[in-house]
Order: sequence, then C-alpha cells, then structure tokens
Amino acid sequence: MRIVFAGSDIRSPIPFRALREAGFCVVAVVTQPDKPVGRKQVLTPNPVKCAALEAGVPVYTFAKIREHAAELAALGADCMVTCAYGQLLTEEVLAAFPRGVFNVHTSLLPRWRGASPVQSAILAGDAETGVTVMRTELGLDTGDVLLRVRIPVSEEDTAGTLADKLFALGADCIVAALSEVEAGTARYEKQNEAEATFCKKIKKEDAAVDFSAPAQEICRLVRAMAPEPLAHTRLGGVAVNVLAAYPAASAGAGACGSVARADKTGIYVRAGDGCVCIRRLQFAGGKPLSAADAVNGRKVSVGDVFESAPQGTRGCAAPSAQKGEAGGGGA
RNA sequence: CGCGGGGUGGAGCAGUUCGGUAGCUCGUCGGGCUCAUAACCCGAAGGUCGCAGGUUCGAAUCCUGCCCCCGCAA
Repeated sequence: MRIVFAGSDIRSPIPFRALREAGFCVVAVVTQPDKPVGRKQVLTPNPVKCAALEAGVPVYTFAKIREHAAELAALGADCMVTCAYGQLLTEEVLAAFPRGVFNVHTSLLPRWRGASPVQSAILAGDAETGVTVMRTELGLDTGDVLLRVRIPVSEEDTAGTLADKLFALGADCIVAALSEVEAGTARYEKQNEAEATFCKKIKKEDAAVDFSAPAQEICRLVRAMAPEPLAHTRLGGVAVNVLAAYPAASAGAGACGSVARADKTGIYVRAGDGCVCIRRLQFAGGKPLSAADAVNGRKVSVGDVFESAPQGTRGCAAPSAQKGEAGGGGA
C-alpha cells in the first residue's frame, strides 16, 4: 500500500519509521515549513523533514495543505497517515486518497479532541490515556475509530515522558491499523459524541502556577507543562520555572505560595490545599537546579513567597484578576 | 541588530559600584560523637576567577574583541 505520511511533531518520525519498517511504501512526507526558532531565530531543521530526507523519501512542506490537494492526488497514494500534523484537512485533500486518511491521536477519543491531548490528560488527572487511530473526516478528531489502545498515566509522567510512550504506542497502532485496512478486515466504530471533550493548544500563560489551587492540581500542572512550556511563577521578583514537584504533607499554616520548609529534600510551598514539594526549578537566566542547589546557592528559605502572578514585565500591582478557566474541559 | 541574566575550587552562589590577602552554603576526604542518621562537632584537600589582548606598581574587579550557556519574546 502506498502511503503519504503527514506529521509535524518532534516525535512524528517514530510512526513514520515504523511504517517503513513494517514494509509500507511511504511515497512522500508532508510537514510544516521550517520556522525560525530560538533566541537567534535560527532556521531549525524540522525533525520530520530530516527523517524523511534520511530515508530518501520526498518531502513537501506546505504552508497550507488545502491548497495542494491536486499535488497530493498526483502522488497516486492509496491513503494518508497523519500524526500531529497540525493542519486541518479539507474535502479535496481527503478525496486525494482513495482508501482514506487515517489519524493517530494521542488520547482515548472522543476524550481530548484537539491540540493538546497529552497535557490535558495529565492536567485533568486522568488515570489512563492512550492512542486512537481513526479515519479522518472533516470534523476535528471526529472520525470513526479503527483502533484504540489504552495505557495508564503514571504519577511520575510529564507530558514529555507520556508523549514518548504514546508515540511509540501510536507507531505500533498505525502499523496494525493499516494492516487491517490493507487486508480489508478493518472495522470502524463511531465516536460517542456525548463523551467528547476538547483541548486547545497550550500557551505559556496557561502554565502560570496559582498557589491558591490544591497542591495536587499544581503538581499536575507542573507535570503537564514539562518539558514545555514549563510551569512558572516568580520568587523575589525573578521568573522561576518549576520543572518538577509533587504533593507533600501540609506543613503548618501560612499564606499560599510561602515556603514552609526548604532543604536538600525539596522546597515545600504552601498551596490552597496541602503543600507542594518543588524538587527541581530554574531561575530566569540560569540552568535547571535541584532544590538542594537552589537552597544552597539561591538562598531559598522559609518565609520566602512564590508569587502566583501570571507573566511579568508589567508594572507592579498584582490584580487578583480571575484569569479563570484552566486548560482542560469540565470533569 | 528583538529584550534581558550569566560564565569564580566537584555543585549552586557572593565578591565587580569605589582595582590591592578567593568568601558563602553544600559536596568530597580524614577524624570524632551516636544504637543510628539525610543530624551534630573538629580538621583537610581542591580555584588558569570563560578565552585573548590592553590600562596599571598591582585586575575576578576598569577598557576592547571573541567564545559558550540561559530566561523572555517570537
């Protein structure tokens, strides 16, 4: 079966390679155009593009895939596989593939349709998540499900580690799913619209820590935002990213955000409910530090207060503005 | 030329404004105390102060150029 692979995530090369190793003929790869990235706005090579070039597969970097349906059709592929591609498809694009377009989504659809399924699962405290392979239709992640595999979400998982697992699993899933499609034994199941939940793309502001929230929620935020964009707060006026934290037993009364204890084992910060033990953090301009280093060198000590204020740069007054909402959807 | 912070014993930092003995909290090693310890006490080792020039009697500190790291923004 001739396949066109479309993906843009750093991990998208995993399913791409899996398909090739499984013997599928990937005739072309579609990904997002290279974008200037980083402090120096360096034009960074897209990982998917690199993987394709490495494999000797033609690469197409469409700014808007919907304007290239004809070119896709001309490739003469049977189907297209998308995995975190990042662009909505149109009727014309779907029509370019006689046997359909299949999407590998890193959540248990219909839960977490949208751009940040991995982070959302952690944020919501889901006990399990997984991978869903579906037949793409026009709606956002609404297609009929071909295969769904679930895995537990560990308390240790960050969006990064969970995504690693999910993409690896997704690679196996798409291979299995396409095999069924090829053999004509594929069976589809409609999604239950009543259970659908959506998630938007994560923005830096979504990662601001609010220490008046329950400790467990704060820790989920930290895990969901790692390794990017990283949960952040401020201490003594400087921006601080929180890289790792876990809920700890409450330690005495005090204002939310105040440090109740600080030693080599961690920096214990009072939350709205309970206490958050920060194990790893990063001050603006510095490298990631262990709690011990922060205590030794940065002199973080009892009584210091982490601010819940969103962003910085602004003036001073801390309007307790209700920035309401949280990443996920209702329980 | 997007804004900004930083490179100082193994780690994280102070010292740089107003040049002149290398400091702090840890770690490591040795010894002690203890049933014991992530605890405590005593002692020791360990630094080309990012690189290269310059100014000076003397530079971590002032001047010039360069390399590298990082936060924000994108």
